[in-house]
Amino acid sequence: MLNSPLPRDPIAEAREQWVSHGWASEADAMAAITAVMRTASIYLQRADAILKPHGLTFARFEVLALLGFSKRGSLPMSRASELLQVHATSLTNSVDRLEATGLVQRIAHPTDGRTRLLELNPQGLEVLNAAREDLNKMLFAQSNLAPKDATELFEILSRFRRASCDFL
Amino acid sequence: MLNSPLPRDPIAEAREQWVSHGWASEADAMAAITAVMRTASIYLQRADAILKPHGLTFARFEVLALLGFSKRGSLPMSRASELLQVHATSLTNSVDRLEATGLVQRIAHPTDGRTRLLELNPQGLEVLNAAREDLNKMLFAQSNLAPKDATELFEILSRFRRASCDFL
DNA sequence: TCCAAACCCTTGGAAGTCCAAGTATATTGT
DNA sequence: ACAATATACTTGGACTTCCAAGGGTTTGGA
Repeated sequence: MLNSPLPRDPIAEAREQWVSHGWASEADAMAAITAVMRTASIYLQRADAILKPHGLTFARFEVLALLGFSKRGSLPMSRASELLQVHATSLTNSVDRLEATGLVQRIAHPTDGRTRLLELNPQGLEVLNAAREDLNKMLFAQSNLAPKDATELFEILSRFRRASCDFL
Repeated sequence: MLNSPLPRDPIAEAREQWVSHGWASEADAMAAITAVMRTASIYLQRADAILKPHGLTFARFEVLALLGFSKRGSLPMSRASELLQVHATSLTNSVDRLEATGLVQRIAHPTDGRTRLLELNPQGLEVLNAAREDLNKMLFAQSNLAPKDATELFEILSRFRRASCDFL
């Protein structure tokens, strides 16, 4: 999608339409929510572009990053999907690909036959470190968010997520 | 994905990991960006659930809403994909489905053989009105955002989108 | 004029998301 | 002890997104 910037913010325009059609009380939330979706899509595209040379997507990067932080070095899939807050099937999908490229391993749980433990392979750790460095340099350090905005944004969304029972 | 709320915000946890591993200067942006993605996914799920009884998804709703606002009642696909800020192929996909259910029509452009005009059918207008009412009542009016937060959120994301050349 | 470049849209493919349903294993209650 | 229930993961399907590549149409420069 080639970005020749639009002369006018289409979300601001939609907001005005909302107001002029009599839904003024919902207009701000509509605009905020639509902007959140658009912003997520921009960041996701940028992240995926940065990760592509590493053979990763953002979804798979998140799995590696989570495993990299786990004390034991392994994590049940159920726990991982809970922490990443994605459906179990999405994780199955990601892990299938990570396993196919040898970055991750599914191993049996010692006592519970239902559970699969995820383990980072040495190669997975290398890819994770390289990918994270790129992501830090090229995405997070250049987020186009003023430091104050980044903080405020996180706080607003934390209030939202708590209100939505995303966490206690 | 059954939401038994987590005892602790996993994004806040990731942020701490970032700090303790020496990436403190990127930690706030990482947390903000991750929170944006998570929030978008929550809203998208809620929107799709609300729209499902209307036979719509959020992507298709946005197409209908855009057409409902256009003065002439018709819009070139290129213009629509520009305003919705999605790739042309995504719009083709949405319009295929909207056309298959009779909500929308592709008609030939009078003077430019390349261009297809999108037109809302009477049935599409009905579905749009009903769906928008539900979305206003069940999503936007219950966004879990304090009015001040909604405004501030939109402003922060507008600054970001402008800085990212999303619009002028 | 006319051929190359630009433009509009579609097709095919890879990837992600979710849900519903199925399989296998554990746990629980009688 | 055993049947019913719950949990963990996978499979298949629907949907979205993007990209790369192709087919038609229009425009513009030599």
